[in-house]
Amino acid sequence: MLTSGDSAIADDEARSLDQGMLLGLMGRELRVTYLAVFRTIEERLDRLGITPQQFALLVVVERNPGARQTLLAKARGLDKSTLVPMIDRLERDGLLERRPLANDRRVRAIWITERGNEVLAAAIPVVRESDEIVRGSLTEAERAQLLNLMEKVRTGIEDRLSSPRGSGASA
Amino acid sequence: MLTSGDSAIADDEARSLDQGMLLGLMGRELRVTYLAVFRTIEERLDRLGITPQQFALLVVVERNPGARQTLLAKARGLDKSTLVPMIDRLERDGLLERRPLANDRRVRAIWITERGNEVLAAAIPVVRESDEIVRGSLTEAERAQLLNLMEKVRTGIEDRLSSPRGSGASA
DNA sequence: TATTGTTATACTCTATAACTATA
DNA sequence: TATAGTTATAGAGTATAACAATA
Repeated sequence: MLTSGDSAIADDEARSLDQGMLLGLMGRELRVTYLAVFRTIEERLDRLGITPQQFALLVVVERNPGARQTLLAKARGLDKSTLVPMIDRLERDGLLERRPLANDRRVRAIWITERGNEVLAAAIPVVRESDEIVRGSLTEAERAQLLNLMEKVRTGIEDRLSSPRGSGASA
Repeated sequence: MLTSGDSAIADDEARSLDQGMLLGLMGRELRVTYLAVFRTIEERLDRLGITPQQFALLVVVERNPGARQTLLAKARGLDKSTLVPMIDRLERDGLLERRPLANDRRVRAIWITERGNEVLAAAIPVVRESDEIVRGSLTEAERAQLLNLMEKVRTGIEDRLSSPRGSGASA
């Protein structure tokens, strides 16, 4: 989880510490905002027994039935070995299942189960609702602009670094 | 680190997977953007032998000489126990030091060392430069707007959830 | 030879709970 | 009793390298 500390010290006292040049840095603001947003989603999804990452995987599997693990890993920006315990867990919980492929016996195609679909159906409105909360104090125009600016930032990074190795920034 | 997978599968093939309702979600966009930004900073700071989190701590310590660990933990949004190994490491590397406090012998005041100041002095331009890259394709107005919108998002979350426990979202 | 999925392993980041030495 | 810092421990989350089965 992502809770925060003790109670002996007043938060105000801690906030009174000088943050120096940290304030206004894009990286810092993005991180703080990202963490705040993720906490709200995490908390709500937790009641359904899944994490944001598991939710994202369920979505992708549902939209791409029978995909191979390696492909799913790529799509999620993870190493193939990282996906193994993730799918183990979801399979144990009965939300996903591995099925052998007739043509290629190395492959384990991933399918969402009925139970997985139920959880997903319950989770989607929760995620949408969380997104509403996140966008709570933004107008529709501001929301579009925020998305647009973040997209620009990412494009800018890609261009400037034009990664020699093809490592995409999925998530 | 935050690298990404194998090479057997074309990135395009993976990108061709349907991401469903994930696209356009604030949480997802924030995460992807945050990760992209952090990777660029991480990579550059790595050459100086420090992580972004260590850099942030150095900044705060430098600006608040002799602060207690518990206070620093709060300021960084971490548990006091989390800060211990972090400071251990920085102390071992000779960038910070713990000094006893005359009045209260429980306290270990944290100070930046000369070496720490040197590393910090080298790191600050690196961080600023990374920030330039991040803001590369934004105009000054867009940059201000992005910061403003993220601030609004955080305020919105705080308001809507108006945390009963005082858990600030530092970082 | 190359690819798929798995294992074994390790490292980072974070927290909670219990402890110590003080206050 | 309460606080400052520490330890012991645990759990995510992630990766790399080596491996078996299969292509």
